Amino acid sequence: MEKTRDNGMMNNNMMMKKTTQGRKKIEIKKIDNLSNRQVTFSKRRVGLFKKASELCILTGAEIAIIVYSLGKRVFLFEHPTSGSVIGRYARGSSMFPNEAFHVGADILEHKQHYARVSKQLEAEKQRKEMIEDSKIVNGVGGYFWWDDPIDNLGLDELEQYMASLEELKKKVVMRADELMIMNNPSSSTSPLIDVNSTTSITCDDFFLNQQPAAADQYCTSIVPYGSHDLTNGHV
Amino acid sequence: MEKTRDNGMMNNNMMMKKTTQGRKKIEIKKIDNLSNRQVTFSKRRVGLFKKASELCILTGAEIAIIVYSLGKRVFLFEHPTSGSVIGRYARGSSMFPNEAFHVGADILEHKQHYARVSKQLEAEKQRKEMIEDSKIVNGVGGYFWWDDPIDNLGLDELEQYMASLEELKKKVVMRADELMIMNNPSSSTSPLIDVNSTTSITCDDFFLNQQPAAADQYCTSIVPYGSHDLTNGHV
DNA sequence: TTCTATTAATAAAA
DNA sequence: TTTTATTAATAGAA
Repeated sequence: MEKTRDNGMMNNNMMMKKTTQGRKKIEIKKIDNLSNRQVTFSKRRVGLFKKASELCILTGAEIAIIVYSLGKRVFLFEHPTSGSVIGRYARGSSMFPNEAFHVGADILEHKQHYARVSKQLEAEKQRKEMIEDSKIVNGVGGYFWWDDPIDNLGLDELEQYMASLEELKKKVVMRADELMIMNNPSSSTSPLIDVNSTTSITCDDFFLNQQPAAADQYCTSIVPYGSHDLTNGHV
Repeated sequence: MEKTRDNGMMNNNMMMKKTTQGRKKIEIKKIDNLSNRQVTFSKRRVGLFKKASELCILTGAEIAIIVYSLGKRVFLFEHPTSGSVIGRYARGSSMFPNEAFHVGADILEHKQHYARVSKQLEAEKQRKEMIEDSKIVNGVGGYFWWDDPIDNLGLDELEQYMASLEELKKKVVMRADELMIMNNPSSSTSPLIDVNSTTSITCDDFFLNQQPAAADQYCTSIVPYGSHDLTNGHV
């Protein structure tokens, strides 16, 4: 249970130098050293996604994972396919958190349109990005949206909800106005909608060489808010 | 590399019976046997959440995981605290998938209200639904709401969105009417709002005995549609 | 669930 | 990143 390098004639490192002393047990608590923390994050994030991928394939489960590394970069995992897991309940009921069930097909249609547009935008982003697991050029935030479910509504709530919608609508109008104003034609793209600022990375390749079946899983890494790489360009 | 039980005088199992032959390598492909699949799901799901928990603690990352087991039960993992990870960009940027950054605090307020309301609606659905991995009884599914991010809204989109809101409002009204009708006072609780139909399991205990620090992570298991255990009561 | 024998994930170091 | 030496996760069986 204790095996240290020591087989007689091997005390010098003239050949077969023990390159590492192997894995060591660690306590599960925040890693102080920034560098180590980053390395660990990278390794374990990949491990996590791989596990998720396997779970999906092995059991047919559908999984979505969002990881915010130190509040900076966002890593996404989805299975099956992009926005599907998710897509099923997300796109299917997106836009309006839990209204999918209530609202009809037409609303759904809108959602689908929305989803479509989203994808294009995404592709666009990927297109223009320089997929480096690190650098952020100049971004805006909140690329990912998601809301957790677990809950209930009654008639009264519906009324409240309706009122909220009214409110929301006003906000939207106001917001639109703001955009109108801020959207100065001096820049080629709307400053608020500059897709170029998003870094998006598909990471199928993480598993391709290991579990071919895992190929259809989808994971992305995007940079949410801001753009400065405070963490050394990696996590 | 091949070690089968066989040390001379140990062919009978009169004592020291090898209880297991240990782990065996498996191919990452869907497990055919339902039972095994369920067991594997249970074990690996816990493993996945534990990994996530560790990653959070070790590196300060924020993670949210949604797992749909065979389309039936939903398992949620969040760190830190419920709806926080998430809460940050979800609640924070909800309603308008990627507009969090753009909209102000007041909108946020609305979102929060919305989130609350949403939860209730969802439970309602769970109440009334009887879902099958692929079967849709009536309507659209989507208990959980979440939308993937990678996206942006422009002025045009805002307009569309606004129009949608108008639509939605109508739907809500209609829905309210339906509820009004269906909500027959014959049952003690509103049949549509019975929270008891929701199975909710916090699973802090999954880690408490292993990584005390992991205790603050939050994971839940809920039964989305209906509550019948079609899968043998476990997954 | 629980118990091992093994395989898989990884902490350190390079 | 890549390489080990170890620790951690788990497939199978009970």
